[in-house]
Amino acid sequence: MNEPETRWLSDEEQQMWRASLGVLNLLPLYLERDLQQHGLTMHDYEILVRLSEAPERRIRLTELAGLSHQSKSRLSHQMTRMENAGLVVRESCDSDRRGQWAVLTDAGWDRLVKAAPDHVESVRRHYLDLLTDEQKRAILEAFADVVEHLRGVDNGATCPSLAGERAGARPKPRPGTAEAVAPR
Amino acid sequence: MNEPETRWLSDEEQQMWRASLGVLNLLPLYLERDLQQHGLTMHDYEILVRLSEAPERRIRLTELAGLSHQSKSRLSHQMTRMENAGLVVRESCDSDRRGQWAVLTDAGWDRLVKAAPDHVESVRRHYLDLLTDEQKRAILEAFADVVEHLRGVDNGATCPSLAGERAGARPKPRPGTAEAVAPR
DNA sequence: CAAACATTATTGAATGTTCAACTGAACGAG
DNA sequence: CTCGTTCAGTTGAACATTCAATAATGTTTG
Repeated sequence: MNEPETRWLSDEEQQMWRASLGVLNLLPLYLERDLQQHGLTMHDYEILVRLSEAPERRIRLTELAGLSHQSKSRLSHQMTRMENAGLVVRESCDSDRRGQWAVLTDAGWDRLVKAAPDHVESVRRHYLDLLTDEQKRAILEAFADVVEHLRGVDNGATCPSLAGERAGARPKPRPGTAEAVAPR
Repeated sequence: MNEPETRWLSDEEQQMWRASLGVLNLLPLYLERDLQQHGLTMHDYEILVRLSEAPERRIRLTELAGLSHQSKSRLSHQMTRMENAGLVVRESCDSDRRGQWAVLTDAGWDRLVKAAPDHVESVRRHYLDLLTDEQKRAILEAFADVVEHLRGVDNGATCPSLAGERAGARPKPRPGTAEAVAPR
């Protein structure tokens, strides 16, 4: 049982990984900054979008945590802040008395509608419009696989902090509904 | 002067942007988790790598902040933590008495050497090895441009918190030196 | 030279995130 | 029915990050 030799990165891989790290680090920074003018963070925005797409504009907290890639704890704190800001409310769930709904308020909807055009513009300016169609296609294919992989990791419950965030028994959010940027 | 109509995202762009968001959100989570076994965060790791590549294993704080995409304030706090952990030390700079060097300690070097194989493996498993050569090439080209764009934003000093992080007068870190993953 | 300005780095308070412990409700086996 | 387990969500403390203010040195300019 020899230690397997480390497969170090080739020069190209190095460059490619560094560029990825750059995007990972910098892109959220600028999107975040552009959203500030609407008093929203990226997390706020994502939650507003998800709720805006959901039937009756409400989603159970655990599902929402999964959809928006957050831990349940973080979402809980975040809901408190957003509730204080009047963007959402919590409503307790009839069918499962442990459960809570996150519900989008009218004020939350309005805020999202106001912010969306600027945010889309921001995403275009800092990201989408910099790419050729071919690059976009390649990235879509590549990242779809990566995300699928990442969602699949940890089915052995290796990581407590992530255990709650897995796709789990989610009823598969009606394909085609995804918007992530625009309200509707 | 009409408001320009918002250019909403096409279906393909939506998918592609959501996949990107997924990677943006999830990938750091798992890399971070895999690094925990060495008692390091991604930020720690990046700083160790940069220092390990630098002549005399030392970099001025402002330059290091730029290299590792952090604000000076954050780096300052971080240096304090890493100094307490014995991974780096600060040394004051002779030629500019405002300045400080961040210097890699032997312990810091050792820690990096121990962590590197696992981290590389982690980057491969969760990212690089999931991509075809063509995808890697496309992403490298695409993201190189995006990073260049992002580094260029804000030359109008629009954003105080980022002003210090721009490339600035950096002496261009000897091309080919970049490693980001392996120590040397 | 001195005044004004720019740059390097640090600090503390406010804010956000993570982690582990906890409550209360649902579920399943005996 | 009830015991033990799992699940949904919350909480508070520890920790990290951001923001604005500050100190100290360097640079420019009249």
